[in-house]
Amino acid sequence: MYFVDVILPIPVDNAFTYRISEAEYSFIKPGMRLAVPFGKSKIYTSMALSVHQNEPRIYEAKEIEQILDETPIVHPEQLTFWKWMAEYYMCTLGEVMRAALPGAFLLESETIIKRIVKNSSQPHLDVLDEEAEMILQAFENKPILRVSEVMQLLGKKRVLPSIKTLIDLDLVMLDQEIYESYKPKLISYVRLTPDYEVENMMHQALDELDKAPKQREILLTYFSLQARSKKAIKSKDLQDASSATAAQIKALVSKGIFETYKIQKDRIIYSGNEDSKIKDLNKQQERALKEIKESYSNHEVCLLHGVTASGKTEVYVNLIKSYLDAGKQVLYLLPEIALTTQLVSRLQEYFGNQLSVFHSKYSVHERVEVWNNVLNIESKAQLILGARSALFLPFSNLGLVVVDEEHESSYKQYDPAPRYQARDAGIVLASLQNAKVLLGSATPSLETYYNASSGKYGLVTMRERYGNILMPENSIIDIQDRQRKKRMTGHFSDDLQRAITDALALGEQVILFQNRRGYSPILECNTCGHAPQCPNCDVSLTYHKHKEQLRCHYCGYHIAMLQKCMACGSAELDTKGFGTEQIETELKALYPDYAIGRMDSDTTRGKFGFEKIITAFEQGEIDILVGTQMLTKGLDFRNVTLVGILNADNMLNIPDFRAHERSFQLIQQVSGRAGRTEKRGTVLIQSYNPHHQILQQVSMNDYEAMYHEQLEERHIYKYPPFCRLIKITLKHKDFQKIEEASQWLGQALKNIFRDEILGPEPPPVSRIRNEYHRNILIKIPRKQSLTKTKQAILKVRTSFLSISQFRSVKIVINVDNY
DNA sequence: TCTCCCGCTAAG
DNA sequence: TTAGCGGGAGAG
Repeated sequence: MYFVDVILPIPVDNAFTYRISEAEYSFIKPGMRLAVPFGKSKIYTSMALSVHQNEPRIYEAKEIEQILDETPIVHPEQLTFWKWMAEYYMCTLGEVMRAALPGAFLLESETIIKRIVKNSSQPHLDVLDEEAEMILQAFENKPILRVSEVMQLLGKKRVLPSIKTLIDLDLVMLDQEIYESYKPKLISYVRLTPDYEVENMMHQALDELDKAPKQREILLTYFSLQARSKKAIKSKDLQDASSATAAQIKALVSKGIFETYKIQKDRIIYSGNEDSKIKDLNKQQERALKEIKESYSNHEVCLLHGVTASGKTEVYVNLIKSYLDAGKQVLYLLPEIALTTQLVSRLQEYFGNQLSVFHSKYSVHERVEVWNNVLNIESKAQLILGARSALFLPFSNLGLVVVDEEHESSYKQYDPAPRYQARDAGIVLASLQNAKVLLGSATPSLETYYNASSGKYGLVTMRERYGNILMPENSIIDIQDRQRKKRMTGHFSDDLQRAITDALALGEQVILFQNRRGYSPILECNTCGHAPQCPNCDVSLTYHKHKEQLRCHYCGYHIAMLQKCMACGSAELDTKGFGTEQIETELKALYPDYAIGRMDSDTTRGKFGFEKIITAFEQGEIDILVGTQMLTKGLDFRNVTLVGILNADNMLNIPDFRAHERSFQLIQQVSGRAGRTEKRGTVLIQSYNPHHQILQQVSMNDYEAMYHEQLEERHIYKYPPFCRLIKITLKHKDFQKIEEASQWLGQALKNIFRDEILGPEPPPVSRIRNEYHRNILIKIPRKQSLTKTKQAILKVRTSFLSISQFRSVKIVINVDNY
């Protein structure tokens, strides 16, 4: 008796055991996918963990359906990494598997219904109910039906009883349909057979075809296509170009003139001038590179702290090159790849065909190809550029992990599980494969800088901008003062207006930053003060001008813009708060002769929306660009000399222990967009609170001061890096129940961890999609065992879930939730 | 009394 | 995650 333990891509903790034959026992290796039956009628893709001969005691193992791979699609290294992630981030292996494998690897099965046609028996239509009859009638047009189609047909969810009656009457049968959504795309190409490749044979061939003018024409078309480019010629192209039929080409193949062959179509292969010379490093970069390499003799991780525009990328490139030359794989992580087309093309110039980009916006097809190339250590996927999910690629020979813009919060996945921090997980991945890590940022996160200054990581600093360009000049404008003196026009102080006018007059470009997060335009009645709320969530609806709608950002609920107040009927409605849209409108009035662009999640929605705006700005079609934090993403604009921050206060006031750190990073990154050429850039920061220590530190470009002050606060209030955090969120649609449940859980945790528990308390938005939320925060001091803490939490969760009235409460555990 | 809907449970 | 079951609520 032989068995295999598998992971299923579902949030269930344990592995599942299936029965296999002896032959399968010797064939199946960990990391292969198996299709297995699960539940009454479903087939799932599972991942083999191990084979063994221990028969399960308490149940009878089912047999597997099918082995899906010839060879494993992940190495044992990946399985180790998955296990680490499931344990560390407190989720199931199945959830990690779901996140790790490209969708195309997870096949789906669907129950299909087939009509049985028997000559003898006429269906007794009279015994059928109306619904069963409707199903039968649907077979008039279609040979098979899917369960989902039947649901649509009958307009309800519960359709299986009706289907069952039909099965019992032997009128239909059920079957499973398994899709494998990925099939390697094989493209057929044509070429001359070797016999005809020779010059004089060509004439002979043409002579031979004297009596077949169409075939002769095809051959001539082939030559002309060949003359045009050296590339292989697709059968399809030849067919189209000579307006021939597939049969006519086939005739040429049977005559032995052509032969067809197939190439597995690969993702777009980079076709530029390869191996652009890597730029020579300046002194500072040389020194940084040398120091990084030195730090690797006694550190696994090194932080490269280089001010904006100091030329960090060239340092990465040189370091990467040394690992590629040594035959190692390199992973280059980026916060959001869509926002970094500039960087992608730069790296492509340097590394050409060694570079592959892995990104969720790519088709399933392309992702599987990159996956396979990494799996087989192909040279064309030696350097992988990708967002956080690229961590899961089947590396086996990793030499270096680069985490660019290390401080970016989008490295953390919030939903769904696994809620992992890609930077931290990258460090673990690297250590599992004996690889080195380079973290890069102009504004490192506090934890990283702490680790670097305490000697856990290496630390290399670049203080000068490339080409000795000066850091921009920062000044803070007190808008409260300007308001008092009536020197504000809308949201613009006279200083900012003057600076914009001057820059525009010189033909320079301007970037204006408005952080709209947590501060959206809200509609309010001037008479009674009522603001329309979302019926499903605990938030006010926000006003979207371009659609004339009121929308909820949490659940997507929207209504048409109101003409009258819902509460008192007054027509005097006003919008409070301001977003990029409003700034844009004001700008148009102030600078009617200039082109104004806006970049936020509304205007960059389409596939190339982002690129379109960037390109327009780069080419000078836009004079003033207004945007949200998207603007901070390492973009390099030559002609920008002025950056304006319209209101620095709203980000400082977000209730989060990282608000100050984040604000510093954000402002510093946006101001880094100013003055990247010889002319010194200017940054104007408008604030009601100009003496705020963060603004002072930003204006002095003093990261160290910010670091020390923030670190002190973290120490006092016990936040990372001095302790770890685990956040538990409870969700339920019954208010009473969530109160009781969260109190119970909070108390149970307090009994173990004492005053290291914060909460339970409702989050700022305490109801989303009709579910109430409660948060409990657990602070774990550095010297407390993390493993034991997690075990204790899991134990409390188990006893919580054993209370029947709480069982319906959803619990989300988020480790390192910041 | 029948039907629908909801929540719970177990899945190998 | 999801099918299937049992129980409770509303319709006839």
